[in-house]
Amino acid sequence: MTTTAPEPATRMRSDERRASILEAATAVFGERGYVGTTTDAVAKAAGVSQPYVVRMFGTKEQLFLEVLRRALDRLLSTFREVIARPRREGEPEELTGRIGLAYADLLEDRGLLLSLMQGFMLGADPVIGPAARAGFLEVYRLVRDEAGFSPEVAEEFLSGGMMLNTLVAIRMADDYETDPMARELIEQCAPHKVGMIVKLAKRSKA
Amino acid sequence: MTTTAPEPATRMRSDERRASILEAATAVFGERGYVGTTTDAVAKAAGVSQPYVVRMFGTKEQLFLEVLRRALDRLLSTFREVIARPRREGEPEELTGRIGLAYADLLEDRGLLLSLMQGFMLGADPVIGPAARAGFLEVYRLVRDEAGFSPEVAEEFLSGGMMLNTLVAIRMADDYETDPMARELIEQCAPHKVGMIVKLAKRSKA
DNA sequence: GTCTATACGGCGATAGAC
DNA sequence: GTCTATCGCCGTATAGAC
Repeated sequence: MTTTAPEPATRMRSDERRASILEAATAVFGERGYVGTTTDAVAKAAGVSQPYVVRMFGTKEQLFLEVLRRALDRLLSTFREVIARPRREGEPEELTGRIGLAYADLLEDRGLLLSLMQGFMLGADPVIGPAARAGFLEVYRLVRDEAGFSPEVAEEFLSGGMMLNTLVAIRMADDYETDPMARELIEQCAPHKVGMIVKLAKRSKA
Repeated sequence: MTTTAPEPATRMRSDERRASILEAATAVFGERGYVGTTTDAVAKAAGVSQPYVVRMFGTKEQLFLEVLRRALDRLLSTFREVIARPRREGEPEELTGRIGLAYADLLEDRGLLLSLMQGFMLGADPVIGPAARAGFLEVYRLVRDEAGFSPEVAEEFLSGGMMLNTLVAIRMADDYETDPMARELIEQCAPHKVGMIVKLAKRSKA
């Protein structure tokens, strides 16, 4: 995680700054979870001061809610794009496969899927819990109604997604080279994305 | 969550006290996550003083590691028991189905599956991360070698488990009566366990 | 738009009595 | 075996200058 020191940040338009803080926050929340993330760590990652982060978003809770909203919006629009466009060369026949690939591609967006997953773990929180449930149901509704998946297919699809999230969160790729079981598991869960997952693991070790 | 006041706890043998604190800790960690849990909340749930919890387990981190170990041991022994014994009346034909049911039954053990899941989310933690990965791989190894599942079946099985964990963590059952989508999703993911999941949700609302 | 300084509360851990 | 008291750190949030 980038933890560069906050040298007097060059002036930026408020909305640009907002966007860059949100991006940094997504990475940090994804890695450390909601409670484990300090507003100071977000600030450092974004290259601004801690009070400025709070000033801009009100509270840490509000910041996390915005991170969730942004992550969800990107997920939903990515899915919709795949549904709308014709199948490309080399892509799987089935829509499940194509959306599945698009989902895994979202891993490249630092902390995006992990932040969502961290949100899912906060069901007991009186504020974040309801937002997380609503978000999850937005995704379910999309794959049911817009992608046209049956309940069975939708369940299978989402299960695979939760599995992928879990493997990334637990950093299973750290054991990819040393443990054959870890390797088999990763290759089974994300056959087309092994290279990327292992690369991401190495990136975050540094 | 039980948050009874710590009236001068009646004297207990050290190992009994240990067990009851571990049980309480499992419930609290499962609900609030590792970072979100205070040793004081665990102490209150167990009916002892906060320093006593720390005294007995050394650090909060050690306590969580013991919670994980205990949860994992119960999970593994439950699976082994199902594998060893003959199929009972009314159970599914397939071993996947029987182990799946046993897995869902573990939900009754307060916070057990959730604590594991909370551990899985801590892959970036230098101490808990490795323990969580090793634990996950113990489960994978069991379903592969002892249950005899193929990589494909094992992956499917574990994916279903991660999905169930996620639905419980996010408290999807809170929306069971009010949102038809939530209802459909829960019924699809845990067809035999809907009653239990909804009951657990009501229990934790109180 | 962005920072420095700081108040304030909470939490993990230690000391030590009973 | 268990408690009370308490220390010291850290993290969020506020005040206010530039």
